[in-house]
Amino acid sequence: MQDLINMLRDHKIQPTAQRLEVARCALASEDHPTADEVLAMALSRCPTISRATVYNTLNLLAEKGLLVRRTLREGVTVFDPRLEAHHHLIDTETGEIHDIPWDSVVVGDIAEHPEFEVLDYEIVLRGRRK
Amino acid sequence: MQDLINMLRDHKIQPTAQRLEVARCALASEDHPTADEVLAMALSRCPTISRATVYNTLNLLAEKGLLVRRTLREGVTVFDPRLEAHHHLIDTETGEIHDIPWDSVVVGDIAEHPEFEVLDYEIVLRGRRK
DNA sequence: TTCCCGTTTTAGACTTAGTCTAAACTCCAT
DNA sequence: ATGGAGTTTAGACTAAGTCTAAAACGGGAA
Ligand SMILES: [Mn+2]
Ligand SMILES: [Mn+2]
Ligand SMILES: [Zn+2]
Ligand SMILES: [Zn+2]
Repeated sequence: MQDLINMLRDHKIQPTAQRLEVARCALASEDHPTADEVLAMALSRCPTISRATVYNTLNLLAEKGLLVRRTLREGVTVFDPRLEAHHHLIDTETGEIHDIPWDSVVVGDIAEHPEFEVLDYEIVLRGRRK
Repeated sequence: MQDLINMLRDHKIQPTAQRLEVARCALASEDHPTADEVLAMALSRCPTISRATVYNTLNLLAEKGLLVRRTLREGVTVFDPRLEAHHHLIDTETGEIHDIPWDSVVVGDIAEHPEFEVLDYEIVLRGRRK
């Protein structure tokens, strides 16, 4: 709790009750939640929190570098508390998004593109649990 | 033109004027258009075509294997007439999506995941024109 | 040819993800 | 205590996409 407050302060975010609750839900999450999923989680502990605040806070956390916005599901943005580079596997049956360690895949010289300066990349896999 | 008609017939799609126009726009496109972008293109030659028809037709073409739906831009689905495996680079300045040939990147044994059966994957790069 | 009936198209209602607005609330500094 | 910047809120608004139900189309059968 105090850790969370300090983490927000360190990133120049005023730690309000609503922001702490959104941060708690999103930063602890393993499963790349959408904003409305975070809202549903947050409502149980913070019953008057509004949709606007959840969207605002998630966008603020992303802007301040505590979360990454990702485009992995059709039509919605998901939020990812894991900041270090990694890949994603989307379960074709359940839709769940799983993290794949960066080092578990060897990729050749991808930055060596003649036409573009490659700033960053990731692999998106699709599959199902064995 | 006759080619397009035959292509639709081969895929059990009745070639109507509207479908031919949507197919012409989407299949010829190099730039991964959204449904509303296809609608805008189609309207110039087929001024009464409706949004519903464009969405229906794009989804039909995807279902029949003439197009691939892709999740590459936040909040919208784009349609890709290029059926063979390839990667994508998103220009961080313009948002344009560029195709990257499959063979231009060497990826190690990605199918060898202990927990999942990997059905398919692609690399999403971000960068900007040199 | 004309007619018929299944297929297709259409406008617009509806849904969902997300942003914006403006009023109300909070809470720290004076 | 009071003021004011910062925050939260409900609800309006927008944009992507689906659905509905009526109208239009069109390829055979007669
Ligand atoms: Mn569009
Ligand atoms: Mn949207
Ligand atoms: Zn992740
Ligand atoms: Zn492509």
